[in-house]
Amino acid sequence: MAATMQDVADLAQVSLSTVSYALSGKRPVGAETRVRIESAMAELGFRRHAAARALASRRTHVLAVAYPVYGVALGATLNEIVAGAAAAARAAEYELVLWPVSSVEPEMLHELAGQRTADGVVLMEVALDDPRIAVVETAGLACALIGRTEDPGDHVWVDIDFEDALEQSVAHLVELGHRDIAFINRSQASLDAGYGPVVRAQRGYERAMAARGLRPLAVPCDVTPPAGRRAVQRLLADVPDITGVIVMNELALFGVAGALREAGRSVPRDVSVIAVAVAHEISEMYERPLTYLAPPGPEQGARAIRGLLEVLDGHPAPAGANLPCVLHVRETTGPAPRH
Amino acid sequence: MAATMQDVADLAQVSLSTVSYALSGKRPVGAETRVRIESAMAELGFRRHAAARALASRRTHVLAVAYPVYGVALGATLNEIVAGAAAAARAAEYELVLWPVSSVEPEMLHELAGQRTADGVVLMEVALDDPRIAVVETAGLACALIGRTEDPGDHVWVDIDFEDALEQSVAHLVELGHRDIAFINRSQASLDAGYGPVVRAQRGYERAMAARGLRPLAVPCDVTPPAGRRAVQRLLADVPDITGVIVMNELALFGVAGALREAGRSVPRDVSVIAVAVAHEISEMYERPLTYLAPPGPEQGARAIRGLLEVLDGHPAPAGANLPCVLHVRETTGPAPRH
DNA sequence: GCGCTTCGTCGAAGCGCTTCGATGGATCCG
DNA sequence: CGGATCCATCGAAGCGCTTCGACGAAGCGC
Repeated sequence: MAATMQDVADLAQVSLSTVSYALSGKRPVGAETRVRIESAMAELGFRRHAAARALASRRTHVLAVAYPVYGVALGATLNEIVAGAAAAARAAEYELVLWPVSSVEPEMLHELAGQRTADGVVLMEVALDDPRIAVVETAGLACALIGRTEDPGDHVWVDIDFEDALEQSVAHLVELGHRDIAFINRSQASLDAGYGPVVRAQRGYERAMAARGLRPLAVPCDVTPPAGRRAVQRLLADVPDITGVIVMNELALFGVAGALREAGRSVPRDVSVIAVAVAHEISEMYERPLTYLAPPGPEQGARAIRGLLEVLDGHPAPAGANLPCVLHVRETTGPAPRH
Repeated sequence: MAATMQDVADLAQVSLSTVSYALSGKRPVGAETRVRIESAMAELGFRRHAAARALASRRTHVLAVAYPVYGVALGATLNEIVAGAAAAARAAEYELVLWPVSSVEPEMLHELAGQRTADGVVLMEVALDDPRIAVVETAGLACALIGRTEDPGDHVWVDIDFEDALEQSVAHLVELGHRDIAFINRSQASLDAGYGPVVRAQRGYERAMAARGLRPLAVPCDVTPPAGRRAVQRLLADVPDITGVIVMNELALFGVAGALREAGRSVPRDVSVIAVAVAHEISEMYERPLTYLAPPGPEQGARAIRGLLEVLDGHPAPAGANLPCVLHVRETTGPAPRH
């Protein structure tokens, strides 16, 4: 079977503990000895047995991401975060695993966390009052939030600055001369529930418009292409002179294009479209190069992991981070049409 | 800190090993003793320490799914498989974790598998000649494939019967009177690479058409909405009397709708559209109730896990399974128009 | 050149669990 | 009613690693 540390020690003619120190660097090891150990490890194809290490060191060297697998249509945005987290974990010599959990029922999390198979957990899509946090902390694991609760306290959290994102969107369109700018947000239900991103985006939009003396026109919209299509149809019926549309709704986006085309509005000649918090990969699915605000996906993941590591090292949790989206101007926004 | 088995034993006034047997059921335990142990566990909130258990039993009781997080736009189809796998694992008292890996570079897998943090691995989106299999098996882990290699040998594999799916699609349209039926497949590149699903679907389509004396018209198409749009435009330009379109391309699907509408073809009055191997959740994003062949997602995941468990229990690997898609007739297919 | 620290190494004690062999009492059968 | 059998339980030996204390050999200052 697989080689153990004792096998390596025997082959290198040193004691077991010396091999351990060579690996961890917690005590100095002679240069020549180190070489012998390293070649012995290479020869035997040695890899530390994770369970044994975890048991002895009281550290699993594993971080988990609670990954919502139920009811997620688009994976790209989530996956950017995971990719960033995986890279950060690897850099710190931790493994990253994903725990497939339902975001609503925390039992599975309890199961996984209780067994202490990870040192810390990153919670994605955190709700205002998220029961998962208590589950993770009761199990004695560190916890980091992507998004944040009503009062994140001294938890590690990383969020997107949605207010700023809407400010950027409105500013971009206003610079181009637009004044009748609508905002297609996510669903009314999430707005009613007070879900952070949706509420803060709404507020950001309203402030940005008010600051410029413009009339806000926000419409909620379910997260599906047909809903996006209907939202635009309604919008054009109510306020025909709309020239700018801001969409923060990945799936509705795909309905928006069709509805505008059908209505005979050319993009960006008649109407400019800008997408908010849409992953680059999703933006590429649009029918033409889309002007969009890219979320800081990988950075979110990386920060969450680094925060977790800080806490695990006994340092105080770093302050929560509200990261900005980055505007990419492509071809769906242009000068406002003249009347 | 967290309670250990010794704490439970002390509280229940039995020996440590008796607690272990009560938990595992590997030896009988007196009814009364069992009650004492169980209430002690409840009182202390005891949960087995996974690492200790893994070390002692040489079994981690964890199964992993190699989860492609890079370059996946739509998560729903993958997630159905994961959800099925998670349920099957839980039923067998195994935990399921996802290993976020790139499907092209197997180094991460090597890292994860080498540490023996799982007993078996499910590989998703298996290529014809997949280097990951060797990585997993060299590490001494069991391995199950979703999809299959050129010659799956006696590996555990679970695949979708794409030939049957195309036969079903053609049959459905022909029953409705269609004769000019096009097939929008996935990319030319994957066809050239001989990627199983794409090749078998192509073959299935050609056979189904040939068997009915119909002229096949298959077009490759990149996996993006705009590509789907262009594919339909080209199709209509080349063969204007097309009345049926079969699409096995989740993202292109969204371009298809727009292109047909633009071309003034009404669905299903002028053209019927049927989607192949599209998850229910994705089908719901279509602008109207879509006729589609649902892939056996959860069943695939569950079979892969059960196969893995068989192998781990020392049984021979069950025969590979080629699972059928299930036709759901909704509103995008209808009788062929009369000339 | 004497005590000091520092370096490089070793041995041994666990980490929390599973599992094997042993033990002692109850049950069974001829 | 004595030996065989079964049931319920215990103690102890690890699983493969980390880490602590110990120890000889250098290297240091004065």
